[in-house]
Amino acid sequence: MIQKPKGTYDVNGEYGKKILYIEKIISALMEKYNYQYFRTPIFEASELFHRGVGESTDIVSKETYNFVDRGKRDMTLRPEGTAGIVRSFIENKMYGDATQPIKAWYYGPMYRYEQPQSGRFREFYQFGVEVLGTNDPISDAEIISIPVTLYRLLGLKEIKVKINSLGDSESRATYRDALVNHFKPHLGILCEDCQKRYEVNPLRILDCKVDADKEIMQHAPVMIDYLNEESKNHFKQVQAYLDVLEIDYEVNPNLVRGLDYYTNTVFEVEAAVEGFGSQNVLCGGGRYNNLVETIGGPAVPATGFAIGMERLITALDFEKITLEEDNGIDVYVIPVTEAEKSYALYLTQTLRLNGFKVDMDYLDRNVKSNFKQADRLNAKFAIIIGEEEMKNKELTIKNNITHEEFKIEEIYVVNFLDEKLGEEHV
RNA sequence: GCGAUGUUGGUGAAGUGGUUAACACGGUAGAUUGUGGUUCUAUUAUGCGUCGGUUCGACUCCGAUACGUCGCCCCA
Repeated sequence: MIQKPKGTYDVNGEYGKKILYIEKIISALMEKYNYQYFRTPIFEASELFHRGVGESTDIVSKETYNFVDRGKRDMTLRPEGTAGIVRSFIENKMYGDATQPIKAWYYGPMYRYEQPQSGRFREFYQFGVEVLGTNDPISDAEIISIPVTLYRLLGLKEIKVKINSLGDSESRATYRDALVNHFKPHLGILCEDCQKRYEVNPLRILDCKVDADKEIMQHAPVMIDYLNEESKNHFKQVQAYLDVLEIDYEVNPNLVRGLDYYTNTVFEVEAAVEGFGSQNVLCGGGRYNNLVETIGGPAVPATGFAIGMERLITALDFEKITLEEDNGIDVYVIPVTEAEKSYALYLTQTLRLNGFKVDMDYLDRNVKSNFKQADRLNAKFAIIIGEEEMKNKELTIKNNITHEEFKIEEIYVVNFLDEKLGEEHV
């Protein structure tokens, strides 16, 4: 048997309904926030991610799906969405648009070659947002408010927002030096991974779980003390605006994030449900004021986030949230014998065009089995068509819930169903 | 990349080195050839992830591999 590739999954049935429902909520929400929809290629020149996301990040250095195409170009399946959006922003010279900032949202699959586990796939979907062209702390707060609002709309309660500031380039450099000086004499007692982090990206030592309890971690310099005035003010204002938006958050000085491009505000939204597992970061993001320039555009400040769809759905399951969905169909049409099949098809189509959710028998089942099928499909009504009905154009309609039975002339069926089903159908 | 664990029908699953792979649900047909969701009867895996090995013989033992699940790392 041919199996699906490792770390991928098929969507169908209930899961499919759920996904479509969430997608609808997301696009409606983005409309209210007035963001424009972006769609960029799933593969890009590998260089984009090397320069954009950063050589020192795991997702680029050891998790990319890359290939050389027939024209000998080095391509990579996108491991995240921001780099593509920024590339598109630059290539379309959107920094010159009259309307600023550019507020973009995207939704689609991302690819990372990792060991799959709970809440983690090799092909996974992200919904993300980027605001390009402003350094206003209001945009930082707004960015944080989007996932929070989405989670609220979907009914998630057990979530926690964590924020931190990495400062601008200047503050970050000073802090980096301070960290290096702090850890240098004690390198030996740090774990193997941290030794590497020390070389590549010392900030990452801070969120190491292995070394978290060691004493030198307790005394490590704290980023916030190294922020220059400007960065400090920026962070303060972000917090003030979050208060205005009535968003609960926790400042976590050890929140660092794994992608190289972040500056100033960074944040994560965690699932705080008991037993969720280790992949509990539902959403991550922050400001990246140097990225546009790094990729080859002008110096444009920007901020954004990404939400993992699979984790979002897992979180909904964990909180036992069932989304508002109308399960089941309005009418199931049952031809008694083959002679009534064509008429049943005609009736089915007529009702569909009148706005009802309708299905019919495709397998020449007997009436008994068809009633079972109607139950399985959660049909509210069953219409039985036999010789008599077809001849007299008077249909037998049975309410599947109350078991009431009606004889209705064909021309009044739509009226009848409208009345019975009320406003439910659209 | 490292570690743990699993893989039996449409589904949930039991099971043993040896002729017909338990049970339940579901499906199909019938008892009731136009009315169901109760009951009864029959039927429903020549096959136990894949490939190789041990054996007179393996679904059951061994090895490899694929995929699943769960950790680590990292991330959404």
